Amino acid sequence: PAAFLATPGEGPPSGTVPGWACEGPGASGKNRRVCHAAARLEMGSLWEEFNRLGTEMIVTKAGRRMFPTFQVKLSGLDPSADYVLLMDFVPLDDKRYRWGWGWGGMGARGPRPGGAEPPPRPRRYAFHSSSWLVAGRADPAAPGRVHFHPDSPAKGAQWMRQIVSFDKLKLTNNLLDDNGHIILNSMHRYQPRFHVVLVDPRRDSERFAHENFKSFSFPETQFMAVTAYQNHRITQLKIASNPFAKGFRDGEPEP
Amino acid sequence: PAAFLATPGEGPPSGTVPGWACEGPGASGKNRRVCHAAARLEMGSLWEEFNRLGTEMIVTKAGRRMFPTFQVKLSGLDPSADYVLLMDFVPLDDKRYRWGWGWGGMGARGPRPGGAEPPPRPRRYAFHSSSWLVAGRADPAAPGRVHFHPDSPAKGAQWMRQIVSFDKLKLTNNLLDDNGHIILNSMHRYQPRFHVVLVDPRRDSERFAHENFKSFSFPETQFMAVTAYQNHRITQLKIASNPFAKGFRDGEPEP
DNA sequence: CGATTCACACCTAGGTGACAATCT
DNA sequence: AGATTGTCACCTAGGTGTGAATCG
Repeated sequence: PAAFLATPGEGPPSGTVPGWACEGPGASGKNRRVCHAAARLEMGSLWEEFNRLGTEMIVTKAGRRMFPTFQVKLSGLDPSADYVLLMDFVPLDDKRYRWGWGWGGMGARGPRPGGAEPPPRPRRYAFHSSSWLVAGRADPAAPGRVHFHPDSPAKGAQWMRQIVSFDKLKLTNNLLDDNGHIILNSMHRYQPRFHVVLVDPRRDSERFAHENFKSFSFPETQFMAVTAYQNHRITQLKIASNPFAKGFRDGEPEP
Repeated sequence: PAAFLATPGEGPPSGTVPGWACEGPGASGKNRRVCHAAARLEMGSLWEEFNRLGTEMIVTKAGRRMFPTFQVKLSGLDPSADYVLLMDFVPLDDKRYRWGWGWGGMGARGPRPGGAEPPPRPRRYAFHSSSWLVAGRADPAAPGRVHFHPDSPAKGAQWMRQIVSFDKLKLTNNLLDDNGHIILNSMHRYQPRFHVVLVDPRRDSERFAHENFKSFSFPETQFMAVTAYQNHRITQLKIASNPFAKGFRDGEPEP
């Protein structure tokens, strides 16, 4: 799909709003069966907690799931129409990064602009002052794959019935992957993107393709692809919040 | 669906046979997109091995999977048409059974006709001479539920691509079950039945419902529903062939 | 007394980060 | 030296029959 980004969290609130004309930014020229579509990101506070530290996602040759899992609650679909749900991943910039020492003061969140090397720092400060640094221009873009939700296609009523979870989606750094996984470049930043596509029963529906889908990007889900965790705080938060990593927890404060 | 039983293993062999007229027993009056459908039972030799001993399937309150799992290889579908696949279970008679001593000579397979009590036997013969005896008329029939294959609906091409497995299907004896499981009466005999239903895009498609499906019954998959295994040979064969029961195996002769 | 239920040990199947080894 | 790979112990999640307890 073309790179149209709807404004997440904006637009009509949850639930269909009868009589609404599909106008305003991102809605014009859309089929009436998709223009009212709304998506609410689940586990938003967890995503934000990761995002404050600078989310990292592991990529492996065999494919690794995301954590947190990308899941949304949908509303505003036509209950009796067929939809395909899918995800893709957009490079956030054309840079390559590395984890290392910096001048401090900026925190771990955004990457520091510019690419000059910082001076070495006393060892005792190394941990807290480490951050993501630009290491050059991006590597050649990986094959731009998409991941279809395995329940696709399905009726709007079915998609809205419960939370839609993309827990089968896996990330890989293997450019020759033939398992259908999403291929990403390690040490590059990405923005997950979610698409609702109306299955158009009309003949020549290709000619209406541009108006038959609606896309959602949630900034708090952006991440750095890595082959091994760099920020130790990210590791600790993953261990604390991912049930499959329970084996690495120390004391258990509260359920 | 109505109780039409196709002859399993008969009809056109694997693969679509272009130009075939849909005639002969079980094919007349059927839509041309279903009349060529053929289903081959997978793991046939395992099913037959169980059937020779008298297959038993456990039913529990929470729901129990079948073993062997009912799986088929489909052919003869229209690759571009939509189909729904489903299963139901037909009582094989209107009798209730119990496991106990018999006169011997008949083997463990079929239930003994008549209901008179056999005389007691020496203890050392009890095991080999036990068999299923009629214990009276059937209990009131359980709610007649069906199990839709979770991938339904899907294109004929998708269904024919690989083996279709009903491993999510569960059997229960709880008449008030609200998990959508198949409800069966314990100590009653059943015949699993498999249905291929064409999704008819025509309006008023209900009026064509009788010609839009084709059904398959494989006699070697019939079984007795039980809450605990009665025939010790069945228990041993389950343990020997079900990977999840590996913990109960003694010596491992061969892979 | 036969039929059913339940907690349990023991599996399959697969998702974690740690860590040592290896690659570039 | 930094990035990547592969193996591993340790989890989650859930499918087995067992055998004691309970039901009717």
